[in-house]
Amino acid sequence: MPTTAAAALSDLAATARAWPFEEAKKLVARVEKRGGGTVLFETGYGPSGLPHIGTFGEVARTTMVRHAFRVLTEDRIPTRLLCFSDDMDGLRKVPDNVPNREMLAGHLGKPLTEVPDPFGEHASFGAHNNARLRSFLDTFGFEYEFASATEYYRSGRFDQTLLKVLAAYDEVMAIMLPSLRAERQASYSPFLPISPTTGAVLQVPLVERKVEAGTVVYRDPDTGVLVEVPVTGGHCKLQWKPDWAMRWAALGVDYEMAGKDLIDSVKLSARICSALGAPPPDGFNYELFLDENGEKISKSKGNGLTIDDWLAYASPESLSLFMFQKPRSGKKLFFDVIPRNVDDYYTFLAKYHEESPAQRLENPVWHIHTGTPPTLDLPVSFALLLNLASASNADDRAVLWGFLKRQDAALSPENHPELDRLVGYAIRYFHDRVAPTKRFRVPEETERQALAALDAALAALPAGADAEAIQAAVYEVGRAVFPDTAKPGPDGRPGVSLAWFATLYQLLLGQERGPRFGSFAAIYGVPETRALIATALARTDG
RNA sequence: GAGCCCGUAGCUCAGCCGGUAGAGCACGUGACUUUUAAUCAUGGGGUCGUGGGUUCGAGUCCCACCGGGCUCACCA
Repeated sequence: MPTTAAAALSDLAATARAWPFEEAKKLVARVEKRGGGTVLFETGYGPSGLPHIGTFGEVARTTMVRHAFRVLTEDRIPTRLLCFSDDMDGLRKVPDNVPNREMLAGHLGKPLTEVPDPFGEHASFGAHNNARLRSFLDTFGFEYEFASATEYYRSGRFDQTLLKVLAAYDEVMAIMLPSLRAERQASYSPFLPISPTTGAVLQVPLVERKVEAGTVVYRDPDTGVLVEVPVTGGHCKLQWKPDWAMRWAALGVDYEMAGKDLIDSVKLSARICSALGAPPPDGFNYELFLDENGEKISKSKGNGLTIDDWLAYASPESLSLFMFQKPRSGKKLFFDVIPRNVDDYYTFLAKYHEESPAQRLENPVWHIHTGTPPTLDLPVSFALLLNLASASNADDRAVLWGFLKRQDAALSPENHPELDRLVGYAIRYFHDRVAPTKRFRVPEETERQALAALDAALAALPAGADAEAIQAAVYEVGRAVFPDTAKPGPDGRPGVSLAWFATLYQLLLGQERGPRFGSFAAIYGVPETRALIATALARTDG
């Protein structure tokens, strides 16, 4: 029998089926086989771009595996998560979204850490992007260690393994060449010398390799002279796939995941890693994030949803849920999936606290909150808030809160900050996504008269008129313009046709349906409602 | 050419270690509100892509096939 809470949890984790546990179990077997030591998780970045939704996904998922591993092993085996920035990569092209582009154009080909920061804030463009990456990760509270390729190369930390690559050159080439086209095969070299004269990362064929001296010789593309540089100390960088393999071998990386588009690359790098005498890391290939049409989301295409989009309309936790769910299946990432993930998150959260310990380990919120999900109950769903925001034309929190308080007077932003947070998201969602799609009809002549009459009736109401009084005024006007004799009112006078209310919502809110009008006007404000009427009256054809 | 994912209600999807099919939305009906949103209750609707196999029993495991789609094969 387990004697501690940690031991009990570990026992449960041993049979847990959630995917982070499956991954963690692979790692336990790996560590047992090699007899202990720290387990190193890695995620890597090409720092020429800014952090994006895939960056978040990779760190979030890796963190889930790491946490599962720690629980499984009762934290007896140290773990680290290294976020490795390939900032020594050469600047290939000038990004569109930065200032000082002509200045950058003069530094093409140089390592990013040698390119001046176009924003003028950091020591280099690479440093700038690294800072962006770190503050991005810090926003979410990830626990990680940052690593800079430039620093690692220059410090000599990679030297020993770089020399191994030089020694195993033929083997590395034998692995790489079959994967390349004929014309690329002719020029390919795993080593990319950094030009001592221009500072550029050179993609040149090697003329000679001197394993004993630890150097390579190439012909300078500008001058044609032979140049000899050490492969160590940051004088050479490696091509991507050998670089990945060298890093795994040098640092002893145990786990790294990658997208499905990198399957072949991972295989090649793993073979190179083995050739360097180190076991390649475990990990798995997650499915790509797809747009609405099922195509890969790419920054250059600009399709799909960005992380800023998501975080503008929903919480990081809901995004974590998205990342947790079925990482091996294709996932469409577009606007419509946001509300569902928000509501699913709260549903899982509510369920969590009623579940058995074993069930909890299968619950996404356990993984999202590294074992300690908060206790929260949400009186209404996010979907409802979105409906309400749309129906009530909510452009500030007070309007939405007005409707919420009608439902439950005890609710307030003060005693339910989480709900208030969602209210904010709902309003933004409405404002950005729903409001622009609204189609306001131009009023016809009789409708103009009715609106004018309604405006006058509202103006005549005493200040602070309640919902019932406003509703009565609406009826009075409607009775004159849109009578419905077949449907008498409670006092026997003619009723009011549905058309009147439909007209109001079409003209004032740009939609077919809406909330009870008196209640709406009372909460929305009589002057504000009159402003809506004025706007509607101002619309004309053409 | 290689690899991967998917095929379950009208739509989007969930179905955990195999045990008589579920949710949301949509739709129907009803309650409440003198109309409308919301809310609540309730109902209909599926030969689980096809064909085999394992099994007392298969949406679930195995094999084959069909269909839809993506990714890689220049660079990262």
